[in-house]
Amino acid sequence: METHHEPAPIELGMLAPEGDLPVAGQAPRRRADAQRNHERVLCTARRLFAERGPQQVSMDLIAAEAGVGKGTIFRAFGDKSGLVGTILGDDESPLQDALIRGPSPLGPGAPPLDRIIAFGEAYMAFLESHLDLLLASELGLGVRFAKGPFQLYRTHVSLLVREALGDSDVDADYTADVLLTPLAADFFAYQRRGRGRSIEELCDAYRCLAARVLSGR
Amino acid sequence: METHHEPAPIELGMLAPEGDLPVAGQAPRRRADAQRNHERVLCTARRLFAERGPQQVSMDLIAAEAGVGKGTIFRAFGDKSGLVGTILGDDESPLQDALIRGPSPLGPGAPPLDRIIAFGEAYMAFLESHLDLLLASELGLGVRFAKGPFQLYRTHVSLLVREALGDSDVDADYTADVLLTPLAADFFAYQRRGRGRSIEELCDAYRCLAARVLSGR
DNA sequence: TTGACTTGCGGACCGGAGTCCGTTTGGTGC
DNA sequence: GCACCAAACGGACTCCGGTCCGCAAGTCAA
Repeated sequence: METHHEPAPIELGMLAPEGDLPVAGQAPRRRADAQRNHERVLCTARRLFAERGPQQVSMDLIAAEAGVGKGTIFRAFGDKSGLVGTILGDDESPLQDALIRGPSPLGPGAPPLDRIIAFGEAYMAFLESHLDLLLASELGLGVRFAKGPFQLYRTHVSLLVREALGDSDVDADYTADVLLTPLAADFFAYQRRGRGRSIEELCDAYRCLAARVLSGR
Repeated sequence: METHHEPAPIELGMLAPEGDLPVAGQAPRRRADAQRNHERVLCTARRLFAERGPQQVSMDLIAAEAGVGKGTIFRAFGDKSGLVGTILGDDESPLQDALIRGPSPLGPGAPPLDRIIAFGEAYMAFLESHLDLLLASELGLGVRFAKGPFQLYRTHVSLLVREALGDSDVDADYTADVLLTPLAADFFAYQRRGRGRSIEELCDAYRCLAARVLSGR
């Protein structure tokens, strides 16, 4: 796995192809101890999050267990949601890859509605398995929308919406945002836990929703 | 103005018609000093929130300015979002009233799609004027869905969706939830501030969305 | 090696939310 | 008026996320 970002904290872009150096030329190289700490923290955090849930794990605890100072974690990941986001990012990239290069209907080739539905279902599977982490990574208000992965999904769905609706005068960007909200962690958590919906129900409902929303006009 | 709730904190139901006593019979009466403090806090908080925005106002500051102890505020309102919610609740009740008893198309009488659109537009006006408070009241993750006012809106829209779709096998509750998400504070804030959309654009887009989502089948 | 330079370290520190509990005070029956 | 008691008070305290900055350690040129 490529490790990300060096200078300022706050990252998890995912959009950049690979490598972890800014442009070309001479790489700013990352110091050996930094690299080691980065991995230690990530590994410790993964374990603790899995053991007791992200809400129950304080940054102090992660620092102590990983044997590093608190400042080190914050320099490397910006803040708690950055740390969670980095962990999520690793698990999320196969999906992102499948969207771009994978087989139909998730990848290119299928009609847009089918692709949107395939994406919705695939993402819901991801939601189901990473719900607590996702909830923890969206702590800030409205911050979700500014996050790296969201941009990719937004672009993806927006393109598909445009393709599906042709040159209708429907607002494609807005439609894409609306189609993404049922895939937001808090919405999904409410449906699953608050209202006791099953994943099958939610997939059905999403399929039906997408079809109606994209019914040309 | 009627003041709400007494025993436990956490309230802002708004659903109960009036008065602030549970049922009938002997009211548990609220002590005079409690009543006075309640009003002082509310009044001070309103002022400070308006002056510098809810994010910039700490509970300590409110307590100090209102001349009460911090514990007093937390006992009365549960937590910061409860305090914000109470303030919002006061401003929100005219809208809630209009939904139930007001003139068409907001109130009863108009076709369901028209009523949903009217609600959307009215609520967006409220969003526009109370955005920072609303953002502050949704701090917890997914807590929004559990909040008092949301239940009312959910029921309202859900009923209208059912009416609009007749006995189609579309999931009305889910559809209602989806129609409510563009009215969530974070979504709205993202559109307005992050993407620079105007209220008119958002109203248009919402109208169009509602029409497509409710296009019978 | 060694020295100069720079990157990264880490824990003391800060501010804010929310809790706890000993103390005060308003209501009520006498 | 007085005594009693529950309701309410309020500020010290805890916990946690996040910052700061003096210091240690890695890197590189000579």
